[in-house]
Amino acid sequence: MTVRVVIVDDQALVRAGFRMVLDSQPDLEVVGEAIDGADALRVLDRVEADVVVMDLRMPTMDGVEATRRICARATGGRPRVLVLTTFDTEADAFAALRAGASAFLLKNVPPEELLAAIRVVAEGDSVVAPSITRRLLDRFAGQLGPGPTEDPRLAQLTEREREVLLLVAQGLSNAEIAARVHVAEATVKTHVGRILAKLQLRDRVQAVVLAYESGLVTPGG
Amino acid sequence: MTVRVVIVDDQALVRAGFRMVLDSQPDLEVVGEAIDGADALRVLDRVEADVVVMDLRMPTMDGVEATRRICARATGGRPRVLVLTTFDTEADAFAALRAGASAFLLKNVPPEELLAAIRVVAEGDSVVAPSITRRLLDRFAGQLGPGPTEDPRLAQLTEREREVLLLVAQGLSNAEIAARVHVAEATVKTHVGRILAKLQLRDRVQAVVLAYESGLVTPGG
DNA sequence: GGATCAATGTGATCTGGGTCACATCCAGCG
DNA sequence: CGCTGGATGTGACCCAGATCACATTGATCC
Repeated sequence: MTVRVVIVDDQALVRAGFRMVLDSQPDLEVVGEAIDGADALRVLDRVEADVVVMDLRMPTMDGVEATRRICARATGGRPRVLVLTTFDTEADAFAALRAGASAFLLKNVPPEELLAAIRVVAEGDSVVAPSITRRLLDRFAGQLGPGPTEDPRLAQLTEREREVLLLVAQGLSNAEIAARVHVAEATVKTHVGRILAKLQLRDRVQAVVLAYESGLVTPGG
Repeated sequence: MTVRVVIVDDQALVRAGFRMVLDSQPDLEVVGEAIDGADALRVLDRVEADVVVMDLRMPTMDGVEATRRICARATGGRPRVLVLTTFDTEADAFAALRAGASAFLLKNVPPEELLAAIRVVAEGDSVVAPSITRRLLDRFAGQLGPGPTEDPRLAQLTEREREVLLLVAQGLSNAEIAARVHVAEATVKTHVGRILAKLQLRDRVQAVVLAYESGLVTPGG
């Protein structure tokens, strides 16, 4: 199964170089090129791609904005964006990753590493330059709690209750939840009541807080 | 300048293999071996090391605990710990990184990648396996940077209102907020009302959701 | 001064949401 | 079978919370 790649960079020489490197690989296929962010969006309207290799510094629409838009309209997680830039700055990297990039590499990596990274990204995983990885860890290692160890209290909930809790955590009223689940509003109320009792909470507001704090729901997700 | 490495793994065959690979490099030197976490601490009492290559699953003291202790007593960021394990689980990886590991790799990486990772770690940077990097980004990408996407509606809030919103987002009732801010409950109610009006929300539940989604408050933070 | 506007504070009123009591359904078990 | 227990569903009651109308303070401008 070949990986379809689109190259986005404002310098023709760089694009030609990347294309040369990628085309030398039997499992990679360059299906398009773009000279800036706006152009990239047009190209992606025409062709199906698995991975977009994106430069950051570009005229008209920079790589971060382009990445944000590509990820916003991505369906089924495709295409994924691999950002490749010259400048090793935390601001650029974090902005790109926040915008949805699946990978962040510096242009000084050896070609084999770029090729490996493209394959990794196509598989759905991620690669980040070592200097940026260190900064990521510096910032977030402390928050790596017991990991996916969900609040044990959540385990007490039945399937239905968990379903209702998710809707509560989206800000829906009991009536809206009732409509969504095809049940009487009174029923939703008892479900919520049971949820609060099991989780030892006072009201739905605290339920929402717990949902976020426990990782049952995550911002943006 | 050579990088001094200590290998920690309970299987003699694995240690021998690693030593063989590392010794083939002129810039790397294996200065010690240990068969478990406790042993590693003893070895590090005797020798100076730049990088510890650490297995996770070991008897007596596992790699996570050993990593924690090594990092706790590390001086000037030395030695750094590179965790190398067979199992690609989020729980193991996050636990190791939280304990202070500078790198997390799977044992199925090609030897060159391990060598490159050791050099990267010795330089003070970090490497994380792609599958784990993806999970890291899934969890933290939303928290990166100030985020140009901070909901502009939040800017309309006055200082007092923002203060109240923060308390609402912790699950406090109007009465509790009133006590905290030294105001009548009725006052808190109007503040909340104004907040809802400005943010175009229906009730405090949606306010909590917005607070989390906009990054005004973050889980754990 | 006085006129205006935003921020803040308070009480009165009405409704969504939480609590309680109870019914139904189904699985497991003696 | 009948019994028990958990999950689910429903209606009635009451209060926290949302809405409204209004007072006070202080800054700004003519």
